Amino acid sequence: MDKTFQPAAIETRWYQEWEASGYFAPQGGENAYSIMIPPPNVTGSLHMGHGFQEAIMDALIRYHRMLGDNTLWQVGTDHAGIATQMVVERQLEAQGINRHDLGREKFIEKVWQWKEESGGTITRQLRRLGSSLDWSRERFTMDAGLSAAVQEVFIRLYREGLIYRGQRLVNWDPALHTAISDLEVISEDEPGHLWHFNYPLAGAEGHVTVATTRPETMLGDAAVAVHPEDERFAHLIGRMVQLPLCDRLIPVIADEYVDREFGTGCVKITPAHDFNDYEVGRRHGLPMLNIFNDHAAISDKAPPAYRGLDRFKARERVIADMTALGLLDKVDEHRLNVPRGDRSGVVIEPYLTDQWYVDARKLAKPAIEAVENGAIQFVPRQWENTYFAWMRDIQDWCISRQLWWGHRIPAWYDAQGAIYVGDSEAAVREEHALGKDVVLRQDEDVLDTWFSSALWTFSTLGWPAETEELAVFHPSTVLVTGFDIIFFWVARMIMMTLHLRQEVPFHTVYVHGLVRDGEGQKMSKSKGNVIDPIDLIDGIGLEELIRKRTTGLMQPQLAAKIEKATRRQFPDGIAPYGTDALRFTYYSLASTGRDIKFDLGRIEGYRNFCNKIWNAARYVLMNCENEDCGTGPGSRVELSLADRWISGKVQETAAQVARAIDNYRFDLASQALYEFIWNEYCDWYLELSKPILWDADASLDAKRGTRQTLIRVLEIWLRLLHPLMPFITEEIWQVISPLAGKTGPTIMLQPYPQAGDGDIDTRAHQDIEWLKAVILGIRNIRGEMNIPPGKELSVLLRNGNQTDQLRLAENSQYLKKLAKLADIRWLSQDVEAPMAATALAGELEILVPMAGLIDKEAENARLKKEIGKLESDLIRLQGKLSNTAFIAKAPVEVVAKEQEKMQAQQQALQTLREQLQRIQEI
RNA sequence: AGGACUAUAGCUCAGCUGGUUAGAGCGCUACCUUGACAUGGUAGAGGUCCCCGGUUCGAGUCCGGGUAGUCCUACCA
Repeated sequence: MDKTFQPAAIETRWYQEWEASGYFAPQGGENAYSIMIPPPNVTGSLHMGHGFQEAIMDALIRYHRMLGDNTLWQVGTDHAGIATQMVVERQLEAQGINRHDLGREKFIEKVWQWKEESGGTITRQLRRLGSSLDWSRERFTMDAGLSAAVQEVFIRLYREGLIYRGQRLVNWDPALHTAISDLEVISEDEPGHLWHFNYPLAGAEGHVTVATTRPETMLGDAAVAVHPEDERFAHLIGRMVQLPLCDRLIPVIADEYVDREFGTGCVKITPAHDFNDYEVGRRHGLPMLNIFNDHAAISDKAPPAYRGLDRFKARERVIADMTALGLLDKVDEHRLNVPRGDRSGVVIEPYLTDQWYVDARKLAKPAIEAVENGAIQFVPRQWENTYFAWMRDIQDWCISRQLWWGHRIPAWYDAQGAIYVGDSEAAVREEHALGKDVVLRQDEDVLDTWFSSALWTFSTLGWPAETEELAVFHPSTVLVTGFDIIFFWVARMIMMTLHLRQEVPFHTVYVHGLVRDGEGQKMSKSKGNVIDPIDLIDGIGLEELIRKRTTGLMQPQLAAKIEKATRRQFPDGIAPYGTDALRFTYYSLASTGRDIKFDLGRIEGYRNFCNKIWNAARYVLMNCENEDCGTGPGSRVELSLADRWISGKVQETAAQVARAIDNYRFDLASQALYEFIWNEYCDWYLELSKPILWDADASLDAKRGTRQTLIRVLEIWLRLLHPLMPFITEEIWQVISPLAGKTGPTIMLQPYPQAGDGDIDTRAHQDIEWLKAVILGIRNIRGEMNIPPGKELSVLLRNGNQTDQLRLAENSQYLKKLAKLADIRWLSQDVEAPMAATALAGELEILVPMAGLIDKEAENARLKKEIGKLESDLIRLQGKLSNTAFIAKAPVEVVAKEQEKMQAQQQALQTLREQLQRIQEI
């Protein structure tokens, strides 16, 4: 074994071995445990959020696999309609063509090509993380099977009246030329203006003044609205105004929607271009005048002067023309929320079109109940509120997209516009007995990507066929996901699955936080603060990192700033930390209900932890290889105090880890393992093994006992740790497991250690705590007195009870070795103590004689510090115990405990004071 | 506007159903190349638990009200 742990040397090798051996596939077992991976974009690449999420899922999967559950981690990718189509369109753009030049069929071919080309990236990266996904069942949302499921669902829901086609105002993306759902619109506060326009009254003097943030929409105005109880305008209701620039008359109407306080109290109503106005228009039977085309340029419905103008150009023109007419009253600065497409970034236009919708309200009801009655539980709980709030006010879901890449809608239209929904054109013709003379045209649109994602938990298992996999693995056990897709995905999965299968898609939803950078900023390409998890595993040079962060920017002018920040933050690039360290970092930060800031210091610490593990194993191997480890049958062993103690400790740790993982507290699991391995096993147990292994006088039974315990406990905690750190544990386990008498091809399929109380030796625990206290006392004196570490000391103990004396007799070997002592003896009470530095372990007094060693002033100061601490503590305790209310009302155990504490403190204080006095008398 | 979450050491975070001397890692200080490990060891410094009230014998922990930050949802043209 190398002196330092080299992750790169082992990770890929082990992953290939595991995969080739089929260990990731379900291994049978009574209890099924399944997780469906949130399918990443097939042409995407891994980011920190994936890394975090996969790490959590893999820990759960490996844990349950080792528990003997029939464990399936379903893998697959998503076709990601808009995102993928955009990438390919950009590629075409670089060649100076667009998708229409190619035509639909050729274009889709191109996209498939791109999928084949780049589709391996994300799956390769998932492998690098050690994710034990069942690759033999990999699925893609546009596979034949899944596509058939999508079509089946569409047809069923259509026939049940839960999918319908309708003309509504949708969120229109003028750059992508498609409708998008409410969820794909991001509204942000932006600076803008509020223009005040005067609309002249028809057939009379005077005017009404309306305020608008979007002057160009006035070309589509259908009315001016005032509040029905607004006295200022009551006399205008029912009258007509002259719509400037358009030569039309529009009515003044009364509607409660109007806020009297805002603007002028008069609102121009543009039913075809504003969601609120649309509702007002419907209430009042106003005409819906669509003044835009698909590109959001002015259409032929508007006056000729504006036709063909882009919406922003049209805005300038309208303002100029209104100003020229003297109808611009004033312009105010105004902040407003601007809706933008989450993909394209352009301003979204409310736009009147025919689209397909899912009647979400009906589907939502059982989905709400499933969470209310606990059939599905969110972890942490508070996300249920978010879910309820959205579900109880759910809007119909617009599922058609004017794209080419996706599941085409199985609907056909005849010349009259009648709709036929079915499996294929032939099926539709047959079903409706349509003659050859009837010309059918298939709907051009495809379905929202999330439509197929919503079926993910069961479509991947072979639905609509009732497969065995469905029977065994559905509902899945837990969904691991980020809160950002609760609405997009989680809610829709629940609705669809309940409706189509009358069962929940999963029992638990574990919602994790967002991974942010060290400053708490969201990681994004445009901010240039993205860290690629693979770069943390393999390392990356500074120049390469800068290149990655500054190429392909939407705003190239940011490159210099990004470069500067990167140079400052990573002056030496990023060191290679390995997968296990990265994963452990994720776990350590994965407490519930908060985002995580990714701190490089942390991963470095866990890289060191890997090295610690590595070297602990080296030590064990060094002492056990080719030695009698007492694993043979009938082998005689004698277990030392330390052996018995560490055997109990590892059991306690097993219990803690199991409880933590069962509660999705990976931070607590990782912490328990870290503390046990480093602070107990390495710091104490390995040190305590040395006096026995290196003692020529120690019995063979004792040596066997210690070797057996060294190897046995190591083997146990490797298994405990394996779900979190798969690679290093496998590498070491392969070498040491034979010494522990274990057989098996891989640690992956070994049983997960179960805590058993039988192994916990309370007496040994107390003895070791005593031992630690004495050693710490001596080390403290050594450290504070600046006694050279190499200097062997003679130490005296006194003032303890019989147990202390017994413990001294039993443990002097340990004490000598660990505290570097020449000698340690009991000093009887009647003998005058030499001048010495003193420490306390409970009542036991530890004396380090001063002769030639101890600086009087230093000891003076040290004692005073200790006394000061005790005194302030005592004051607090005395105050508490002299409070009659406390004595009367607190539980007796608490009072007794405090009293005991006070007595101990008083005794300690007295001892130290005496000691101080003697020091000062010298 | 409504809602959620967060506030604990210089930094990143634990602290479970109220009772410890409030913890860990990183960083910092001093000493140490001792035969697993300098990606190490030993010792140490460092906290008004955001503020104000309340409940309680007792509050970092529970309740109310603030302040600051993050986010979500819905939005006034």
